[in-house]
Amino acid sequence: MPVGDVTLRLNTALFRRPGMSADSVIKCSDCGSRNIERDYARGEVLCGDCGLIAQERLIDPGAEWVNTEKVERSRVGAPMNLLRVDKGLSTEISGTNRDYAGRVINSKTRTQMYRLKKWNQRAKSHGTKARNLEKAIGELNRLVSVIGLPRSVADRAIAHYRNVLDRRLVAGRTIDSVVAACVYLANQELRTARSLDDVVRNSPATRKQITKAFRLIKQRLKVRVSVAVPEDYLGRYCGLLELPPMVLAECHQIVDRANELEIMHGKSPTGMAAAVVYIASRSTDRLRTQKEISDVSGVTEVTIRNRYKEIVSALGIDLG
DNA sequence: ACACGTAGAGAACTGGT
DNA sequence: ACCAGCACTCTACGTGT
Repeated sequence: MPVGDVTLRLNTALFRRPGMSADSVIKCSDCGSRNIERDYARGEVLCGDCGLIAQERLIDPGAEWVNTEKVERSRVGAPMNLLRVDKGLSTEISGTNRDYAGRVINSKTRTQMYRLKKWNQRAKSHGTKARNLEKAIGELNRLVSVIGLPRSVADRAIAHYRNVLDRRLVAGRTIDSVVAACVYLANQELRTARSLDDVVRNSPATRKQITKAFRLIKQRLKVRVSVAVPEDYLGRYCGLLELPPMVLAECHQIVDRANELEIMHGKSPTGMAAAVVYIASRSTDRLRTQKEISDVSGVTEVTIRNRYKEIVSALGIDLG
């Protein structure tokens, strides 16, 4: 029996479970909205109102147009997922002794299944490269999730990691540090406003390891990222502090004026952004304390104080 | 509880060797 | 690769409102 045949049958038989259908999610578990969207390209079911991702690795019930052979135009699995070693396209064989409908599988079939599972596993993680990638992707998924970065950043980061692995740049460095560097790089490229501190805090690798790997990867992969500016962080900080759009607008005005006077050269963009949010929150009577802003930004109160004093005196702002 | 100011420590960058 | 010098940010205080 050709291997492709086995894959097809196992996929269609073992993935399905009793009562499961593509339309099983009809209400958002978070906000209760019925405005549910299905994004088959990304394999996600998400709420059209609050954006909550309700289900990942959605199986597309539509025709499988990639498979253009006349034999069978049906779906053969979940959409591609770069976050998995095999890009999500391989077969997983369950270890239980029951089939999709809960019926007990007879011993002969079970023995056959066991052998298939064993070979499937061996075929999946062959070689040190695949094992390295497997470990890296696990860590990458964890890191991206604790930092709260979107899927797009994870996709980008893993693409970088595969590249780095292909160029044999991981050798001599810890997987964790290279993963952290890739995540940080993707974050910078996509301007998702996480500071190096956010990455360092949540990675098992040391700051030194991460920055070293980061510089190397950026250079070798020839990735060009523009330097972080305070504007990148304003939206995120205001959002976390539940400040209305008018405060954000005020922040941007202050930053624009400060940029004109060039008073922030050499200062950290996060410190600047945190200070600007503080000033804007005060001037618009939506006060957030230095402590609150420090907590969401990771910038200390002292730095917020120093920056905000500088900005206020340079721009002649009167906070009363 | 919050804001403010200060001192010393530490991390990061730069330029020199 | 190491070092010194530098500007910046941090921790840990005490003080003021």
